[in-house]
Amino acid sequence: MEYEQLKLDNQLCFRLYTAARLTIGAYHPYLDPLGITYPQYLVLLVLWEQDKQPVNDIAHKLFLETNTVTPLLQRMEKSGLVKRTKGKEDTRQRIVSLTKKSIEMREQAKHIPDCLSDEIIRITGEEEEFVRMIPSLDKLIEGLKCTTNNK
Amino acid sequence: MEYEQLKLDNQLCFRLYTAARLTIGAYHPYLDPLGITYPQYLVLLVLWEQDKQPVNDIAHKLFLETNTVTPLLQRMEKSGLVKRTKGKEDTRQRIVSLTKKSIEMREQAKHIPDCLSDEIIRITGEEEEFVRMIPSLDKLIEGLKCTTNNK
DNA sequence: CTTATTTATATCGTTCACGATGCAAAAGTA
DNA sequence: TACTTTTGCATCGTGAACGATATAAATAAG
Repeated sequence: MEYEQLKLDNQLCFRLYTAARLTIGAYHPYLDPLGITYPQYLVLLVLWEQDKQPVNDIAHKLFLETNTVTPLLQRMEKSGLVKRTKGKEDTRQRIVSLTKKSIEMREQAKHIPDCLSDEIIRITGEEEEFVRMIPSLDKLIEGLKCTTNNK
Repeated sequence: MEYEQLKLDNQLCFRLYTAARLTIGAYHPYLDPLGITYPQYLVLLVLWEQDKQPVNDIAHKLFLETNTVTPLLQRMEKSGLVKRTKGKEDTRQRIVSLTKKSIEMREQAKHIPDCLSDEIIRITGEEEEFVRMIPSLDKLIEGLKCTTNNK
């Protein structure tokens, strides 16, 4: 049993990675009709909460690097989901704002979280269990966020 | 509060997605010296458990599509981590096997799971909490696995 | 007021992840 | 046996993620 820990079954990270991918997959039936991807949906969630934010703020809220978010926003601009304007006080900043299209999309997206909850209940028979994971995941994220930054 | 559910704070999937990315990031200090990526590490975990498997078996165990795994294996072959030989009974199959390099690497990788456990404990102060998430994640994965396939 | 440093984005290269499609071998069917 | 379907893998195109690097503007230091 020298290599017992190396078994796939014992890996937390593998499960997080797989659960995340498969859960994102479960969003497809709802996001495809809107013509957006899951990361684009996340950007919209951020902007729907507060419009007109610089790239950095969006990246921070999503725990992503700006070099991931910038091309993401460029694609979203190309498909008419956001506008990117130069900042007025700080001209280095790019202020990202919603468009008519993405403002209207909010109405269609409103029901998605509930659909996903129902989906999880339908599939696993329960939801409480996963809601209870949230504080633990937040703790993990909070801890790891700093480590990566300190590198 | 019409759009309350659309708040980022209320999304389980976003947390899974973030936790997975950040946890994979925590593997970097251990995988970089070995010259492998996290998905490549997962492939090695599978092969270390059982050598000489067809592409499909590896893909299934990792819940990945073969069109993700094939290029992954091609890169691993290029860097000398695996061999890919034609199957004998079924010539459509590609049997993936370990090389001297990847067999030796197992010894260096042996301690990685414990290092990661220690890391999580160091950062969050606890581990029990995350070990307890494993059955829930498995339940979620098991449920979603079928949905994606039925599509 | 220069010069140095930091900050906000952007660009580039590599590696996934996956839908769509292609292709040849295997299996099933007429 | 000839034909159809399925299966195993590969290829292609697109969209992330992210390390490394670049660039210009803002800020700090001298």
